[in-house]
Amino acid sequence: MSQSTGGTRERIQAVALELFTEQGYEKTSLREIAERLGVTKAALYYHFKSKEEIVNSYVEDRLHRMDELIDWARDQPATRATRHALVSQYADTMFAPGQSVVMRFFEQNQTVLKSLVAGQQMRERMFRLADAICQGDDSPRAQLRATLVLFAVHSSWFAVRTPDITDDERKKIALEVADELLNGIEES
Amino acid sequence: MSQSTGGTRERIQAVALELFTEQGYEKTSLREIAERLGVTKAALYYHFKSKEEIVNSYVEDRLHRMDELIDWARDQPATRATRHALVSQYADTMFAPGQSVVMRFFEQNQTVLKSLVAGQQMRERMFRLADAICQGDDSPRAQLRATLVLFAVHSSWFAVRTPDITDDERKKIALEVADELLNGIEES
DNA sequence: ACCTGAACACCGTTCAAGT
DNA sequence: ACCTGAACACCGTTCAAGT
Repeated sequence: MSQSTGGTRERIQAVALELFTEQGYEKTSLREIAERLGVTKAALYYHFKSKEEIVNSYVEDRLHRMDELIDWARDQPATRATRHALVSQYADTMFAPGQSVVMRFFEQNQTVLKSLVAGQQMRERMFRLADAICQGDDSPRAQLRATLVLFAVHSSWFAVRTPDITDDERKKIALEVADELLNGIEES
Repeated sequence: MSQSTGGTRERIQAVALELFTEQGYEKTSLREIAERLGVTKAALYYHFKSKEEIVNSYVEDRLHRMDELIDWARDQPATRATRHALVSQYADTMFAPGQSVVMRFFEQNQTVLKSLVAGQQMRERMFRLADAICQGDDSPRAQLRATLVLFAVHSSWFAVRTPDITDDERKKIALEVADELLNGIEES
């Protein structure tokens, strides 16, 4: 039983992601995940060291894409154009096909993530990205604006409640509002 | 033992708020709370129907203050001045003395709150407030902007990392950035 | 290599019982 | 009215054991 080409690890990731997003991380028990897979709770521990490790497995490639962005930004001049490119790139990785599922998981589980290692790493990257965005203007105003730029990309997923809107349209709107915020940051 | 003028209920609220903020709602056990109070786990159930009910007790007056704001806004013209007053009032209740502890609890526990009744109510009020803010301009762009206005007030607590900044300064910066966003919303 | 069965300490909740 | 003691089903995790 339970078709699909082996890959129990991958099947655990998929089922867990779905349940974590639907019901939240804490409210989803390993028993539930195991039952859906027709497997024992203990079996999960062969593939993952802990419940938290399942979450970490989603975050890894996301983290290193953010690292790449941060590194790239460091070598660029602190201009409007750089900031625009940075945010645009960030939105691209956030709205990449296949990533939208993970996106909704993050939106649903921000707080739990704070206590998990993966969440702290994501949080740290967000601060560094924000710092990269307001490079050359370290006023509190610029810090807040830079943070809201990232939020604009994130929150377009739920804040825009227009029915039948496509992901591309969400992204476009997010970038427009983000750009306005960027214009308030001084060039150095 | 355990001084203070009786009021076990109030002492539970205080200790729980502290622990929930420090360690998060899910990671704080009722045993921990009970031990700090020199009381039994079961005793908590005399004062609160459940763990969730403790959280609800923080949210109640906050909810009705938001309701008042929403009701007030409904009867006002959809002008820049109304929107400014609305956000300014909202920031006042958010930064009210004594509320900053509750504020940090919310910041720390957004996600858990989503699955709790109290959280869903707060979420619903936030959407309604956002709708009130972009009254007269129901474009997706305006919706996103209005949501970010509320986030500006909330996130000034952690996004601004300037050392030794006062709560009043945070509030001032939040309102400045919020006002810029408001200016992008059309008057009807 | 991959999984099971059974046990571990802990969790939120209930309830009869005590004062 | 206010609290205790003991039990309940459930949780994440471990580990010896099976194939």
